[in-house]
Amino acid sequence: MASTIIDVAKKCGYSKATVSRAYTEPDCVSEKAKRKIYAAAKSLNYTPNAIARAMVRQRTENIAFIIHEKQSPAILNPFYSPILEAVMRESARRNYSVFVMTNQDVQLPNGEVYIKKQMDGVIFVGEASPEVIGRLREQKIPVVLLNNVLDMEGLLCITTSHYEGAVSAVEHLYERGHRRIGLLAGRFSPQVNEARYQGYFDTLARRGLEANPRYILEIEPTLEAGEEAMSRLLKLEERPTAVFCTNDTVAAGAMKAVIRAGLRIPKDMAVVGFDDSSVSRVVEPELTTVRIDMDQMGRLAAEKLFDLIEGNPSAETRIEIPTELIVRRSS
Amino acid sequence: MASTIIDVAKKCGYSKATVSRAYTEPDCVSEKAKRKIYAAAKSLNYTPNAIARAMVRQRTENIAFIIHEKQSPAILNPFYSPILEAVMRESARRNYSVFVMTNQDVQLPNGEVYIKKQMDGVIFVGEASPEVIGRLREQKIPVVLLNNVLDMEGLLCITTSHYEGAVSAVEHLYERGHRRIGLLAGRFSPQVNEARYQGYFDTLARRGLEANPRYILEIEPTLEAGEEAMSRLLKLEERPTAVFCTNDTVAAGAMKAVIRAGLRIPKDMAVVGFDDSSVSRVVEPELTTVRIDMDQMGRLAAEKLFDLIEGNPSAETRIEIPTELIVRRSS
DNA sequence: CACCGAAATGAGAACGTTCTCAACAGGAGG
DNA sequence: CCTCCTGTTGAGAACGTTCTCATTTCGGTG
Repeated sequence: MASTIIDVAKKCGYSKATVSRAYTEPDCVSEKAKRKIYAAAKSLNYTPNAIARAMVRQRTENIAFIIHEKQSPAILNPFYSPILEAVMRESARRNYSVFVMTNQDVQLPNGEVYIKKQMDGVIFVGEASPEVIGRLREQKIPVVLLNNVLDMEGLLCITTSHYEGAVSAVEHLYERGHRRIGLLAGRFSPQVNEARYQGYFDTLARRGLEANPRYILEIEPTLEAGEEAMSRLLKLEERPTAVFCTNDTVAAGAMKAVIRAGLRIPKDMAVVGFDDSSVSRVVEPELTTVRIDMDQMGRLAAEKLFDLIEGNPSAETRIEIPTELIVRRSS
Repeated sequence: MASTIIDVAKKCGYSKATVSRAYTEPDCVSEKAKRKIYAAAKSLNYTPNAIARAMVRQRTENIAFIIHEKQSPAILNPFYSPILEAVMRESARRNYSVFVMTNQDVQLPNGEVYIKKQMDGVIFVGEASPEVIGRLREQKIPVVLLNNVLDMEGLLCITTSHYEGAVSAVEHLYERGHRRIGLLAGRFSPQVNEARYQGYFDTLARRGLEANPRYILEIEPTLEAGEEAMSRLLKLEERPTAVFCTNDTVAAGAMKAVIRAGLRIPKDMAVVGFDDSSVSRVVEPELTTVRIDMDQMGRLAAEKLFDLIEGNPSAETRIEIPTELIVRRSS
């Protein structure tokens, strides 16, 4: 029912080629023609059909933002939202649209890879299957991996300095005089876990402190798990005086346990988080945390993806965005 | 470069029509043919081209989820995330993909409406321009409006019972013995504001309480604004003993001000929020709030939209999802 | 006024599917 | 053995653009 370029062409007396040009390369069309064409288009309520355009151009100007389903209870947790937001902003600037998908949208129940839609590029964030990525790249679809590292020829991975971030957090606690420092480690991807874990360990070691295995709990990265873990720490006969949590949500849960136990933060227990997600400012006292610049991550991922789409492969295959310790009142 | 249906047809010796059928209506193709076709497809790495399919079918199996840019500082705030999640889940079930967009993606800087992409349907959430909706519907694209009401012929609007929710919140505070009840009203769309506002007023009136204008503050719906507003309330010589906040984020901000002032929640100041967003469980004590079933909202919006797309218009034009008061420890 | 080059326009193939319609194969029934 | 019906298959148009190449128009120059 919608009017097509041919209707417009008929109405204004030009050929469809010229009408097409009026939209895609207006400089090559005379003023007179443009006036007539736009007028005709307006009266016919014409909008160029993106599908037909994509068909011939072999380019949809769509990208996909793919999150792994198991990433978190809520698909769009406070961590990924700002990243998606940055990706959307950057995409809008470049006239791209973005699909938000789960790994499931790209993988059949039987495990087979199946890419439903044509897209010019894909950003995976967090966990991602090498098989899916491989399949995508076989089809010459550019891929950028965010917040994760996979060893694939020429695959651009953007991460943050998890290790250095953890070091700065623990160092900070040490400097504030803490000697019994716990670790609530959320379960993320192996890379992330190991790096943050190692940062904690190395810092203790460098400061001549012994890591107390009873102070170290590996848990799901949820509010509830953080709360539960902290209550366990609080029950120890010699409890830690500070904990480093590997994300803000866990830290918020930990704070709740402390407050419920009638203890003071940071006097009785200092808490440091990781991410600087929106959660860190919701809690009272506000959370000291290791800031990840999610806006930059998202923007960079989008930029690099667009470069790839436009055929400008970047030489670099790893980008590590520095973290920054944000000291607030919880420590 | 990617292989097409013709390559597969050549390789397996069947016509492209039969190959096409093997994917779209497998029941009409013999077992032998299917075996050969799938084998050929696999060896050629063939995937049906969604663009070409959309071209002839006049159907993309894409929908758009459009949020107004000014809705909040973060595009994907804790309120909209669960809704989007539900929409995505429902879409996946029906084999649709979802674009996440801003109003800007659909509106030129000069205010003109411009729908970049072909989509089978659109869900607007929150603020939405009647002009854009009108334009979409002119083009026979089904639209569902979420969390807002617009008076347009046959437009399906899904909202929650803001009024009843507000009543239940204030009623609850009254029953707990509060007589000086403040209102921190975030600025949302007129409908929402008015309904929640009115619920507050009517309840006070019904209970024979006088609304004290000094207890009523209209503010931006942000954490900071909530905090700032509460500190103002705390400075009053006769301060309220409870506040009803028209969203959880504002409530969280208010709680922070209370705690900072060294007062106790709920003993010195009870706080009730609205939404039951993720924030309500992050704060300590956990927030009493009016629950909106966002999962149901999202699911319903998607379901109704798919019905419309499939040509089954629903008779109803307004759906109001009931709220539920969730009593936690902040009141 | 003829000529030239540049700018503007037009004709028509191509993009990769689906779908309609027709043709064909093969088995059942007379 | 012929006819009819059903289940499979194939040919080719159609979907709405863009893009290449050829043609026309036009303004300026000698």
